[in-house]
Amino acid sequence: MMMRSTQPSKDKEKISKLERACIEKGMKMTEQRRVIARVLSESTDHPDVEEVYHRATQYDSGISIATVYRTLRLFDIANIIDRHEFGDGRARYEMSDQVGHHHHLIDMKTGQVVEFEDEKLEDLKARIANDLGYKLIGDRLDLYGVSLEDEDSK
Amino acid sequence: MMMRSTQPSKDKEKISKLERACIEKGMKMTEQRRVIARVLSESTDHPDVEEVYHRATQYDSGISIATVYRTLRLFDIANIIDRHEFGDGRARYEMSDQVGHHHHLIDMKTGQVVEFEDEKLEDLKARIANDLGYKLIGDRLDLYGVSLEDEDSK
DNA sequence: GTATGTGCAAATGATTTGCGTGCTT
DNA sequence: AAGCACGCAAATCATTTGCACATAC
Repeated sequence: MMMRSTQPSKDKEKISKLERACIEKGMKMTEQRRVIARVLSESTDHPDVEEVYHRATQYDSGISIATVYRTLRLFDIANIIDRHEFGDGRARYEMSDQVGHHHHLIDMKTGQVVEFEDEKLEDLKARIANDLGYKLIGDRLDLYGVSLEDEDSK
Repeated sequence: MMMRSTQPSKDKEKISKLERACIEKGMKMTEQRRVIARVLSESTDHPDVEEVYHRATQYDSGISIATVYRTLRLFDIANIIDRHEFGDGRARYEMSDQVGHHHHLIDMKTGQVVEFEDEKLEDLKARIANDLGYKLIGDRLDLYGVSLEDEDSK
């Protein structure tokens, strides 16, 4: 099981979205960075470091987990990926939104993560920050909930 | 610098809000738990474990940091305090809201934390969760911003 | 060629836990 | 009296880093 390609899927040779972003930022592109960029570009979930390492291993079996840590931090600082902490101790990553801005709802029973986007919410956050005398630069919002079905059946 | 009493401040002997909450939950009350409960009841900021430990030390110099960790976790699970992670590696704590629900805006230049509450925001979060098929149980929202003054002067 | 990245293993830093003893109910 | 809670120090877990070698530009 390894189906996480969003794109037409035989682009083994194509430059991934994230690799392109790296190049635009002028990063020195190593094989390892290319692989990690590809892994994240192809992921539609929120893998933790260990999982990114595991997936990267399939393209480059010699890659070190230290490099994965270093590269994820680099990408995070460069703002091309987002780091999350959903409550379990480790950090999880995903490619940054190309457009718009999404948040997460975590199913408290299953741990499943649902993504959502809401323009009213974006406006409201900016307005709140502004009212407090701040320009909103970043934010994090995680909702935790239980499925209405589960709830009903109780 | 050690000014964190919100109440009339000579209630050394009074039962703190959090101690009362503990009692209501049927917890076994030890001197250490009483002290930690008092420290958090008197705090108006978001101390990390080390700081709670430091403040607790002034009431009970023999308290162990392991106990502080254990007690904070206990209180967190019992829902009488809230745990936060504002980006620096360590967890920060504060007494849970008695009424309403507030969030935080972190000043990216100074690290200062501003609290705010917004009813529209509460409604919107609940509505979003509901639209996704979930009942909202909990949530975390942190805004990161820079002061409009600092911004202007650039 | 030179600065920078990588692998490995050891170091860190926050938090947790096993154990023997002490305190709360 | 019996069961937790505590203090202490050792253990864990995720993440970082020093060092010698390899690689991108």
